[in-house]
Amino acid sequence: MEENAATYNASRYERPSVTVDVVIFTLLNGELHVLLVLRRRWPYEGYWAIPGGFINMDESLDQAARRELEEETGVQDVYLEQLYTFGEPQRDPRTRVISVAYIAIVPADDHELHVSDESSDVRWFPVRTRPTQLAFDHDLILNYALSRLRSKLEYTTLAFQLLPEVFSILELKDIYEQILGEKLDKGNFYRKIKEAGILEETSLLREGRGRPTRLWRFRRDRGDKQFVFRWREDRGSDDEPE
Amino acid sequence: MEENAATYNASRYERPSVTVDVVIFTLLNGELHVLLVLRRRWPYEGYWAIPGGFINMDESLDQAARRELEEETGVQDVYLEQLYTFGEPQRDPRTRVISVAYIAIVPADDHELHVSDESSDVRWFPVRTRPTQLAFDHDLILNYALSRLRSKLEYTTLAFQLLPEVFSILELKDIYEQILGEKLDKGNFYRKIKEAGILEETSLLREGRGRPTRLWRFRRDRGDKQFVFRWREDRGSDDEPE
DNA sequence: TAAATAGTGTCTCTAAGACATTATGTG
DNA sequence: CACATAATGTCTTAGAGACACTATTTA
Repeated sequence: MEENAATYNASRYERPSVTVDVVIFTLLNGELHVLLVLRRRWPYEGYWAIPGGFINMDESLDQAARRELEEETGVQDVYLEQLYTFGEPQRDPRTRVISVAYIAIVPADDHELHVSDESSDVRWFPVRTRPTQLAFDHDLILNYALSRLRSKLEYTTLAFQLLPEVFSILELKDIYEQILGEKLDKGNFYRKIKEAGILEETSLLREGRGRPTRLWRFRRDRGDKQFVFRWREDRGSDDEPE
Repeated sequence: MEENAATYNASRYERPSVTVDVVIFTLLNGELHVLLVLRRRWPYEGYWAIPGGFINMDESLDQAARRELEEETGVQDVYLEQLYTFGEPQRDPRTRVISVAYIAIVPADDHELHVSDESSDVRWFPVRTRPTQLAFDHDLILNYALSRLRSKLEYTTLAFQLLPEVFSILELKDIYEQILGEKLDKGNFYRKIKEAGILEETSLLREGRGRPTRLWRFRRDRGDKQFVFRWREDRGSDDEPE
């Protein structure tokens, strides 16, 4: 059978719904947090879920993810990357739903503006003490997002996305320790980060109880993916969820 | 408005079509090849394309990819991994189509069985001399698949998927050179691969013009992702297409 | 001056790369 | 033996990790 634009029948195949879900991370009080929303309707009423929604027919996946991100947090122009697409037939009881999951990283100094905290149905949770029974397959998605976040930390400058404009080298080290879940040597960390040449010294100091800390700025002109913090033998499950 | 399974209206949102496209690689005559199909219908009639098709409502994405793979090549149980999901609104002139792309690696010794060559509308192309104007956004997908393949080669045992059951160490080195696009030192390659402990010696030798070659087998029990061939400073564009 | 925190220096050891050498087959 | 290809050995050097040390502030 010959077809062209005029004769093509677009509704020949049954179609799934497609959503975009965005796992949004930020740093609060030096701790990694994730944004979750409380579902008010069937299905999974009363469960926390990763924010997301159906795509519009005229927007790209990235655009849909940015739209969701801005709806939830008000932020624009932050790190955003496609994570994985989840499509088990029974993952949503309403109908066949395929979810394209994204990761977003919101800088530490932006967060106050966007989202109310305690009483709202949208909330930042510390990753370490987050609710475990999320709606749908969102536990799987969140765990995968975390594993990807850890993995990418080691060969990208992703960690800088979590920090405010200026920061100390030991704050940066804290982030690496938090996300990698292990202690790093102070001296070696200083050495590596300086050798990499991706930091720019500022004239700022921050006072504290001991010796004041020099503050630094991330040199965005050096590109975003050139810095390799450490290579690991065991990359864990970077490429498949679960 | 309250909802439950009975009252939920599944057709409230307009839905895109979802396809699964599978970039299938193999090794022929020691060279990396990719499988393409010739389109016989509008749109892009007469263009080569990555094999794929619409998903069924009752199968997962992985199942759909395996179904496509088997339809095209007859192989089962090969390496298969989700690559990325492409969803630009205008990427398909028929209707809104979102494509979940996969990579598959077919072992070198299987290929004769599956696909006819010259005269068919399905064909293995050497990656180096493949057609460049593919249908839809398939050039983008294929380039991204190649970049992912190269990148994963360095920290997984992916390369072994391309080889037959038994092989020589220098054949393995050839694959690395092919895909990485650079020469590797023979001695260092021997050293690394032996230290990794992922090969098992067989009693087989293959005769040639010079000294016969020892043949080896891949030790699958050692896990699939533990071997790191080399870490590179420049990971290129591993996480975003283009 | 003691305590607290920031930042530097140095030693060792592993592993990557370059390259030389030996091994084992054929005509 | 000459040639071809396979496989191993060795030397050097860069970099990671461990850890000791110095610097600059406050109480």
